[in-house]
Amino acid sequence: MSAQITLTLPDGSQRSFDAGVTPAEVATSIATSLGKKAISATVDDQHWDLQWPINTDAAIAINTMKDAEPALKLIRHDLAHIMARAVQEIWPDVKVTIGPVIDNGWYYDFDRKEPFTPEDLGAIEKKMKEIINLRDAVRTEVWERDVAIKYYEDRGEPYKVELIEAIPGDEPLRMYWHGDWQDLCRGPHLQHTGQVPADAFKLMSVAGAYWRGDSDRAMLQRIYGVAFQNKEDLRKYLNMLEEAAKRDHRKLGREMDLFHMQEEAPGQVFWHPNGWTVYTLLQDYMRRKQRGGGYVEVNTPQVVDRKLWEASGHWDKYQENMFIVEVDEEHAREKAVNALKPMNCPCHVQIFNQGLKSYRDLPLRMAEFGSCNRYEPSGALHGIMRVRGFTQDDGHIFCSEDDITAETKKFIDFLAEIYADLGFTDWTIKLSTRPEKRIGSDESWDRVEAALGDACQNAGYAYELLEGEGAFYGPKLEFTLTDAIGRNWQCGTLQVDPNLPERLDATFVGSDNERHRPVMLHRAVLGSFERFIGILIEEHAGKLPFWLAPRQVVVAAIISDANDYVLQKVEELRAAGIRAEADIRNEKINYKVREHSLGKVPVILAVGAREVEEGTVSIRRLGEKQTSVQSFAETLPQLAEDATPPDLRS
RNA sequence: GCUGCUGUAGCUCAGAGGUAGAGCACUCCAUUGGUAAUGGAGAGGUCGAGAGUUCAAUUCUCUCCAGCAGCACCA
Repeated sequence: MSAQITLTLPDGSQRSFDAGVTPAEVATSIATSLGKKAISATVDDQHWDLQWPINTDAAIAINTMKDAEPALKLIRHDLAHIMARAVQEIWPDVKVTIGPVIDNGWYYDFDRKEPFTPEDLGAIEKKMKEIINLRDAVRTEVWERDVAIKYYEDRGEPYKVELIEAIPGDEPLRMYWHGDWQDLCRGPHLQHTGQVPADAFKLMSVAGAYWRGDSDRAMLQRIYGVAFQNKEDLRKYLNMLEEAAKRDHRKLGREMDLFHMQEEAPGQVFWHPNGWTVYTLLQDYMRRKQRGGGYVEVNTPQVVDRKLWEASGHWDKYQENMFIVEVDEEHAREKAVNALKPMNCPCHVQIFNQGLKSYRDLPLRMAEFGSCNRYEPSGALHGIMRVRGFTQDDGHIFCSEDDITAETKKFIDFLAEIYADLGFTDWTIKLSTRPEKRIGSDESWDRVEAALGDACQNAGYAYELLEGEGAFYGPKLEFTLTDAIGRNWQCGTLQVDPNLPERLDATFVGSDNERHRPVMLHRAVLGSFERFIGILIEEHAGKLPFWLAPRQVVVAAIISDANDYVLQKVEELRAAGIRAEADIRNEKINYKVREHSLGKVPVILAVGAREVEEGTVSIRRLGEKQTSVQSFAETLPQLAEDATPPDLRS
């Protein structure tokens, strides 16, 4: 007689079963209909396949499609398998690799000589729907390693063999079948393919991806798909993507006449008057904040001799990302090899090293709006978010190791205030810890990592841990913001660096009258003006806060008899510090309103015969349909108030 | 850098082995119009760059450059 186990259901009731009972059997024992509707179980908080036996007492909940989280996970995961099966049914010689669930969907990596075309995607999608309609049962078994390896070797699936070899020896290998199609997989999966909604998924794109994420290995073809519980959710998602495309900073940058880029200067920005207005406003704001935050501002050279880069270690570790500047042999009076600075830190140490510093000078917070050039890989460039020429709101805090926590907390608060001023509430902190290749003792890493973690907690912010992602010289905090389609961008950062002061021999005299080595905190709030403005545009869909809008007000004449009044009001607005323009073109007001609305001008003041007569303006704010008429004398101070940067408001 | 796709007027795009087209924008003319496109006319292109095939290339082939998506990179 087999042993009995007790399972506790979500309502608290307990039932006794033979050990080895499966959730499928449990579900059917509760109700036949539940047995059919079941998709998986949650057993002691673990996501559990309906076919996996349960051998010990446990809490169990049967999941159905009403349980969104497991449902989505299973739908997407089963679709990954169904897609791989479809691909191999159409092209039997394609090799399969891995296919995980990701946000909104899944991907699967294939090895195939010929590229998948958009038409192929259509064919695969069609085949997938056929497979779903077959309602093939999903079956699972645990296999012995050597059997599994032999199986895949015989089938000519080298990637699967490699995957199995990488799985720790004591871990059971699980196989899944969707119909006759087999894949190595941890599971869990659905009961049968028919449980996948056939109308709520879509194959999105094909792209290259390295096997095991290693650029030295084979380039595979990755097909991305998205899937939801129903057609409506899919439609909403696709709609959201369309809306997001309208917020793309590259598109808005052109439409709002902010900047452009061109072939002759890849990865570098031509700022137009409108864009440069935003840039300088942001810089002015940051300059005020930094002064208030206890920073001194400096400026350092662009072109610096390789000797300094050799000393700092950049020549060794970063050279392939640097623009090297060599003067033509014939014209050179001296044989100097220079590089455009990719970072400001070595130059800041040079300033620190001028004159003897005392512990009384620390912490010394040195800031620079530092123009940097980095030869970024061509494939990494992206609008103004990832560029080769950019300006950081850089800063270096020279302090002692004991100051790290306090300085970090101070910095996080500083950054949070600025992000809030600029309209960001949704940002995350990531703490990257010691990588495999590193310098410094483990004790030192322990201390410094703890200092950063403590600082986050003291400041009241949760952080995500990125183990092993730190710089070789020290751990770092990354502050990331999200673009229109959900891609994360690192903007702010704080990195602890005991290495550079060592290499460039920075010292200060302590209270003990001995020389000591300062620690350097590299830090940036915006990261770079370029990236941050890109994010700012996407976050606000181009409708920048009034104080940052390049053109704040357009005064538009409805009839040409109002032109003089318009010009006069524009003068008065400008005198009050408001960026105002007149529109006295020979066009209808409809035309003007449309054009300036598309140009994201926050306020349009329309003026016709009545307004001239009464000394009023008709105000229309961006995004609002209705207008209101009020006296210009009242309007001006209101607009002036709105135009005040957040840090200067009373 | 890698894989795939793309590059035609300022913008968005159509087109075909026989040296190019639309809409918007631009210029001019008419229109003075009340809150998201007034009408008409005109001008505007080495079809990303270079080479090859061809009687003929913007179209086909190759190389390069740039952009897009993803991967890798982002000390």
